Amino acid sequence: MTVEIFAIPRAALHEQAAHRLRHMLVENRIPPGAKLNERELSQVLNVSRTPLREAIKMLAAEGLVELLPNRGAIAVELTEADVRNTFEVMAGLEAQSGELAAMRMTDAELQEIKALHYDMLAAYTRHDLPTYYRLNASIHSAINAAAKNPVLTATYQQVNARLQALRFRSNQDGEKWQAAVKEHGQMISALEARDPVAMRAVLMSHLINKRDVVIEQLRTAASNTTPNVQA
Amino acid sequence: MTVEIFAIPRAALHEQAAHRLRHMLVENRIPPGAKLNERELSQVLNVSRTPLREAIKMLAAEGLVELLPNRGAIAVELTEADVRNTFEVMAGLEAQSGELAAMRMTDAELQEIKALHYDMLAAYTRHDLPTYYRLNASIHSAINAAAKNPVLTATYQQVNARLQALRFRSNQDGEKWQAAVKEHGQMISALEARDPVAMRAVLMSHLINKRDVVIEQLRTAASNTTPNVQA
DNA sequence: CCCCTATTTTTTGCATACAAAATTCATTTG
DNA sequence: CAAATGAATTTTGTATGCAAAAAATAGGGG
Repeated sequence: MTVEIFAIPRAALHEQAAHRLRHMLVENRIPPGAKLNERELSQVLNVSRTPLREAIKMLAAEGLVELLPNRGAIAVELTEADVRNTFEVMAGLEAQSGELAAMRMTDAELQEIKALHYDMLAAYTRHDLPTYYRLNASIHSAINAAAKNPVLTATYQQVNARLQALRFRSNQDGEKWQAAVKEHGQMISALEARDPVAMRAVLMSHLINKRDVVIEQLRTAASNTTPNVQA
Repeated sequence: MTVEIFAIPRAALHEQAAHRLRHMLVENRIPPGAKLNERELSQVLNVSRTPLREAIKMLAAEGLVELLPNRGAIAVELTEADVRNTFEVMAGLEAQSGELAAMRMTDAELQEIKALHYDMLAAYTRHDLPTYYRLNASIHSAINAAAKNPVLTATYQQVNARLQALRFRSNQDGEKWQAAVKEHGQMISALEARDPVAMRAVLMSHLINKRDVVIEQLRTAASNTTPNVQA
């Protein structure tokens, strides 16, 4: 009798490198616009330049990195227009996720989403921002999963990754935060009613508001860093 | 006075390789499931394995190729479920394109789309399938451009590329073809009325029908190639 | 003192070399 | 003869080497 030995198929080096690089970009360890020095990165990641370059090419196809001919790669730097456009696409993808989730989710999935929602309300009440963000992301991801479309999930995640680096600035003020929480309540209602149309509408406006918060903060951040003529 | 000399920056080898490989995959020159032999391909494309592998990694991130650990890459082979899911995402992206185009297109863009529509009607009337397909693609692409969102366009194209390989089988029958042409007429009406809601609705059902045509043909093709127990 | 140019240094892009894994093929054995 | 085993071959994955391009630096002239 032959026994299949799965000798811990440790990921290939280019996979590891891509994974870690992606993490560094999404977590802002490599800031937008920064050059990706191959020699430097290959030392940090403990791989040679060959698999590192393969990883960089993958991240370029994912839109996290920009390739400059004969000048290597830089972390993508989104203009305000880029952010608007990306949020617009995200809104469409989220709306569709919600729509499909309302139609396809199981009762168990609905209960889990509701549970996460209450956890999030707790974090909101405690003004625990990190926990709030984590639960918020979990809810959106649970809704996405309930849509039961792996292609949608993959597309969603790929586009969303480009916005993740902005997430850390989102230190939203009380009023906007309250509005976001209220919209989440409407989401739960729409899900309970299994109402796809309502879900689409709620998620659309939710994303539009999120976009406005981010854009506003981008602007104030820009006016702080850019020394304007304002003696 | 310094004059900028643009010394025809011929694309890097990995770019060329990616471009040509993408073409080969999309045009079915490399059929779904086929192995991508690196030595063989590097000879065909006249590049060494290093830039070729970088190109393959890009196509993997684009979803045109699947990476098998220690076993190289194969052209993606979509299951029926994959096709369904991909069309579902495409429907969402197309619907959004149409919606935004209805809101943002210029008069000139509308006129050009209408002109393409009449060209397509001519090709339909002549039963000129290749021309019909080309114009059909042009119309969808013009609508997408009129939405004025580069992120949406890029996402659309990336997802669409995965379905392109199926396109060649779509040898639709008369009735379905007629229905598709009718839907295109409704699109033009919705665009002229600049009615985003109507555009979304038309494009959604248009894509659903397209999906059904493709799935149906996938099934008949499968039952032809797979030797079933049907003496 | 700033700007322009020439030279050095660094960095990227590609090809090749080598090791490890998978595949193929031949051989043996029941 | 089929299945199993083991060696030869191919193929993938990674590292290294080298040439060309870009960036940095130094030098010189206006």
